[in-house]
Amino acid sequence: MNDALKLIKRGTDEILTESDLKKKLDSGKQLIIKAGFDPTAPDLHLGHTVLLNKLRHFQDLGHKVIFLIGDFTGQIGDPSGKNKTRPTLSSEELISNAKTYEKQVFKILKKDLTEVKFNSEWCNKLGADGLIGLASKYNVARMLERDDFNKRYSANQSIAIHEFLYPLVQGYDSVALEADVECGGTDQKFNLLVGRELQRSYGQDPQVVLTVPILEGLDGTNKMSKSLNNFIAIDEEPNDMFGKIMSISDELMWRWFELLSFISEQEISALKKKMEEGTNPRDIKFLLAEELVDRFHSEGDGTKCKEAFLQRFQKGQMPDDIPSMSVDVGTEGMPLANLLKNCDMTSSTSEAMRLVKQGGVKIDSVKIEDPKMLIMKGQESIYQVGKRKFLKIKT
RNA sequence: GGAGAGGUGGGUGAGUGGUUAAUACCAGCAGACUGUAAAUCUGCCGCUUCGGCUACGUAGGUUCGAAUCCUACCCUCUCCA
Repeated sequence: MNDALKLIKRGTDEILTESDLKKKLDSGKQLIIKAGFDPTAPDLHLGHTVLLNKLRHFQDLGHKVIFLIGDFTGQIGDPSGKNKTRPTLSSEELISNAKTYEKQVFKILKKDLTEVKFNSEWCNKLGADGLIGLASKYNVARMLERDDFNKRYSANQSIAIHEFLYPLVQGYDSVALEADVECGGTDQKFNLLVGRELQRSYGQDPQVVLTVPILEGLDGTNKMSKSLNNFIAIDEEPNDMFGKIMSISDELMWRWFELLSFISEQEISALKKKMEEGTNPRDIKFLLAEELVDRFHSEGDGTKCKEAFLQRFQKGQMPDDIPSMSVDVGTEGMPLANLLKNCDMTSSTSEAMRLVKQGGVKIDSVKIEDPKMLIMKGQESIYQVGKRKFLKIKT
């Protein structure tokens, strides 16, 4: 039993309360572990996997995980950590996003111990009556205790009334599911605790709240999120995933080792020591990148990516798998800047002009200085914009 | 319902009739340097057929000229009820 608790505690931020958890684990029954996901954008990213890994731990102990897709709550938009009211999503968007989620979670979770649910199932039935009843169980002062509401309120920023519903509905999910444990990021703490309170007032044994740390994104400071575009999606192409991991700072690398890698703490400290003794940090980062690529793709892909990565570097930064497309430039030819824009290599012609002037555009590895250079029909060359964008264009 | 404050480019936020695509910071992009890292430095950072065009909540108006003045409307916040 102590081993079980130990496994659960690894990498968690907080458990409220640990004694409740111990009691539940000791009871010997299969626990219902709840974790909610807001389907506001279709891809799961590495940040989510910190939580998924934890859910997997519960499964390894034989407990049942409910992967709850907040299609109902998604229409509200979680105000957590936001300083603005979120836009609401249409139900079609929500459903298509949710499907993508379902496909992705089983890279980590066990299928036979996972149940995917949508909270609209019971929330839609709630009706106005139920919602009012639910709302009566909490009060404004307690809502305003929540950090982000509080900040917005004190900063004279708007808080829409429906945003108060979010924590309530999320808490109600726990009631509907009779959850024993709810896991979430540390930013979810308030919402998770509301669930505890609500269960109590509905006469249920309150759930244990377990929070995991928030993973920092590629920039190393902000939390990994889709909206900040500092994320690595689970189903990202192996080479992209590898490259992105290699681009994180050395400092962040250790944080990622801690939260994402499955290697033991002892091994991590051994690696740290190695770096201090002069091993190139790049090579240590390779290990992390390989492990993660293997996990989300297939065994051995990581090594392939590493080889490709090294080779590309030696070959003067030219990848082997360059996408290609053909473009009709007409009989007169097309200026380079326009061509780049038409191929989506730059977002506007002006941007293309700028990039050329700054020496960021190459054709077949030759730096081009004239943005108006005419590209004639019947040519095929490799165009490079910046360090990473390559495209083979046939005219 | 009453009184007041405010809405500026991806974000924060200057600017109150005319050297102005609009100060500054952040983010982003390119180049240099490197380990295709980070940090740092340099440059860029609305669109364009390079003649211009479109922008400061929305729609009108005043003016030779408006983000700046006027009117209406929309939105946010504060206080009072």
